[in-house]
Amino acid sequence: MAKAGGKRSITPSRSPSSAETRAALVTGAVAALREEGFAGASAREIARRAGCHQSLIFYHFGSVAKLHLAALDAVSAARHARYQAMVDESENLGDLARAARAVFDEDLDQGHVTVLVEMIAAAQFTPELRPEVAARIRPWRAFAADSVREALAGSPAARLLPPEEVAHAVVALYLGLEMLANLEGDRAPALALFDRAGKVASLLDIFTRGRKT
Amino acid sequence: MAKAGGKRSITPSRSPSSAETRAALVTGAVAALREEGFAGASAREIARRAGCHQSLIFYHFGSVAKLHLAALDAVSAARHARYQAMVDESENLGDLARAARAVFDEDLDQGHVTVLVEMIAAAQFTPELRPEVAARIRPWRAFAADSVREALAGSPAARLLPPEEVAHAVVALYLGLEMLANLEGDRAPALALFDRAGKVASLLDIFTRGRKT
DNA sequence: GATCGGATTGAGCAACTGCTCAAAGCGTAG
DNA sequence: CTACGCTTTGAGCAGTTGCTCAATCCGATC
Repeated sequence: MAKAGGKRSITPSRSPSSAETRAALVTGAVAALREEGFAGASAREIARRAGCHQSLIFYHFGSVAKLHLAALDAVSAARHARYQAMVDESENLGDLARAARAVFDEDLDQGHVTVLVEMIAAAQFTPELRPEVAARIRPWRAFAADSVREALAGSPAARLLPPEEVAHAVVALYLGLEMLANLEGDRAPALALFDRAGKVASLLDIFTRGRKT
Repeated sequence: MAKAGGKRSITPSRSPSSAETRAALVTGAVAALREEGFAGASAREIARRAGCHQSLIFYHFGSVAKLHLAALDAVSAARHARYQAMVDESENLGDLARAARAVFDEDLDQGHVTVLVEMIAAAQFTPELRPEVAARIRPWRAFAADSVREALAGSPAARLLPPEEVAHAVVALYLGLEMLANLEGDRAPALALFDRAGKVASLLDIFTRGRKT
């Protein structure tokens, strides 16, 4: 995209299609992880989706594992913006629950959480992958904790429910719900749960009204 | 084990070591799934752990996938007894939460839930495996629903929390917590959550006291 | 036009996979 | 002791995997 006319003696500039190839490979990796799972996201499969030769994966990323991590980063970045907006636009717990339901629906449609789950499941038994994946999941817990802390501020439930603990539960629940929904091919139970959470949240909002925002 | 002296003309009796070999293979499959994950639970790896030739897997089970399912069944059966006892011995929600914490600890130690998670994650992208695994997870949801229904009987929270929805959340949460605990190599956040649930449950027990048992 | 260097390709290797099949082992019935 | 049949084995096949490496392409520099 951006054609930077850089230094000429050493690496005179990025060759034209380098960045584009990298991007195509990451996109292909995300698609492969989402549609074929970790086991199906092989170098050749990713390259096929990216429309290039599989050797490029090792040239640009060094190994398929590193490309997998890059795909995880890409998905994380893409979803972070969406989650942040969801939290920012919610003025009370009821809003948040309703927004979360919509976002969960999106995540299931686009298979983004599937990429997370596949990478987490695979990382358990891949020693050199586990710390990398763990480091990429941890920020989600921190983000959730911040969101919960903000959302619960002034609520009578705040004392009984520490944000860190709730956040941990929320992340675990989100992953688990996604697994069950994909396994059964039925997201209705999960959506019903979000609706239920909305009702409980609205109840809490009544007690909280006037304290915040 | 049981030497049945059956019909002699056709399949005169089960040959001595047939049942034992099957059992050894199932045990090996469970161990392989737990310690090496789904990707590592190959025919040769399972056979190595069972101390026999890999061809026996195909002779006795027809395919590795069917052995994987048999391993899933074995784990399910083994845990069902434990969960049932946990529910039976709990007289109120506080008891149940405390028992659940202990059982979660056991599950993590013995890696039983890991087998579940691995099979679920793999089944997502293995068309012929998905319905089989789904059919084996569904009973857990039903069991959880029954337990929640019984535990919540007479509680003021019962109206706000339908057993089926709570059960779905509990199963999803259990799977998610196990994934996060294994990923981080730290079960403390999950255990803290069980403790928190115990406190909330004891609070509910106060309102319920005298209505049940 | 010649040269240079990063980007790209094709071919191939060693290891692994699920699975098949003919041959062998071996306890039991006759 | 022989013969039968379930059980077990060894060898092997076709396919896939991650990855390497020499050879090429191609745009930018001289």
